[in-house]
Amino acid sequence: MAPTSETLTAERILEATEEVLRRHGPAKATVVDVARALGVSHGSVYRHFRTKAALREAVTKRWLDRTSGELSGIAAGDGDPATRLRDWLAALFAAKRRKAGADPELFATYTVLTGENGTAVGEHIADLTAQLTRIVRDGVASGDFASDDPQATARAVFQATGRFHDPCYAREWEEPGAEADFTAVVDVLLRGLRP
Amino acid sequence: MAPTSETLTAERILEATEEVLRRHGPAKATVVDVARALGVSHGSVYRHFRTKAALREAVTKRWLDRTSGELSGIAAGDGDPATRLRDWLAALFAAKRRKAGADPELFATYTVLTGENGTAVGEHIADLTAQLTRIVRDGVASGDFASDDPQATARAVFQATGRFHDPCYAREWEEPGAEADFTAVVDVLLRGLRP
DNA sequence: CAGCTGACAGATTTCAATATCTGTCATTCA
DNA sequence: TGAATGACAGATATTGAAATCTGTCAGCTG
Repeated sequence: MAPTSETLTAERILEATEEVLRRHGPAKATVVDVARALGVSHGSVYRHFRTKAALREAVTKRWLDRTSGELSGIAAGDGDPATRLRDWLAALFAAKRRKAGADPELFATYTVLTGENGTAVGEHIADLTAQLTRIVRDGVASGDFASDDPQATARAVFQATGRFHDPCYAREWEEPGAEADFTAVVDVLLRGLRP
Repeated sequence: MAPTSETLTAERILEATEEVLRRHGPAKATVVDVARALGVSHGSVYRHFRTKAALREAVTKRWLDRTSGELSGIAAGDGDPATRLRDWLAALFAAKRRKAGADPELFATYTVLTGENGTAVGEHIADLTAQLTRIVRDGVASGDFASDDPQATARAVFQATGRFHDPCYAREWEEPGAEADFTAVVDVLLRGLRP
């Protein structure tokens, strides 16, 4: 790639890294590749990220944060909590399924990255669970839900729907019954939240 | 191994294969190893199993059937359906966690084998879901549960508890909060089954 | 002087030659 | 005669030498 004259920022390195990961996949994407794509020496990349692992973690975090952002709007809404919970879970499922279906290789790449970075994933899950907790709390306040520990309940809802957002089930998201399975699980969960 | 004088049966081959898998792991266990362990030529093994894949599938099926058997007693019981459902799920979780904790390498071996054999796993899941369906049906009959499609409900319960029996979550079964997480999910599900 | 370079040591990956394995089958053995 | 053998072809796995990569740092450059 032609050396760009703009100053080298962490942001530009992250963008180039995403591109390299998209092109070469997680196994063959090297720091040297990233530097080459930016037209700089690989030593310069190490000025912004202490290690290759740190660089990959930063890319992972960016990607996960984008997903969280897509959902936060629904969680912060002010409609009927039951509908909001259902919409939120459906949006999470739809987003994951769309990404996995649209570009399976890229999705596989990010699945590898998330596997490497327990910490970033843990924070992402904490973030999503916090969004769910907000919905559950609103529901308890309005009398739509019963729960003596909204945080634990939110966690349970998140874990119970794992099959519809955890990458390890990605293969099954395109199968015929997936939508019906999702509805069946969410129906039982919503009934279980009634006072 | 010393050549045993007994006649060579599929059963003896399966036992030897399990032993070889236990010793060498899934990647390095070969048909030649199995034949050596039995003191026969590898051609003899091919008289009983058409391919290496068929042999591994038979071993997988045996292992999965053993797990199903452990649970069928609970499903066939005649106590309170809600308790039975809780006990059945707890027994499944306990069995999986015990196997994964007692011999992680062997568990990893069988995780690889199940990954290879979608068919055997599918049948195993169908078997477990049938056991669950029986409990749900009993509950509907006795008025303890509400469901207009016990089979779909059983499937939903099985999928919602995936985190506590699916091998891809094995790492997390030993973490401190696992038991509490399990209880929280099962509580919501059982509440969701009430009429 | 702040930011970048490129040479370097040790770790990791690639690649091609070599060895082993899978699955078949004509032959042997009891 | 029916079960077992072992040699064989093609596929797969192992190995070790060569190439590449990671992470550091002394020195260059604008």
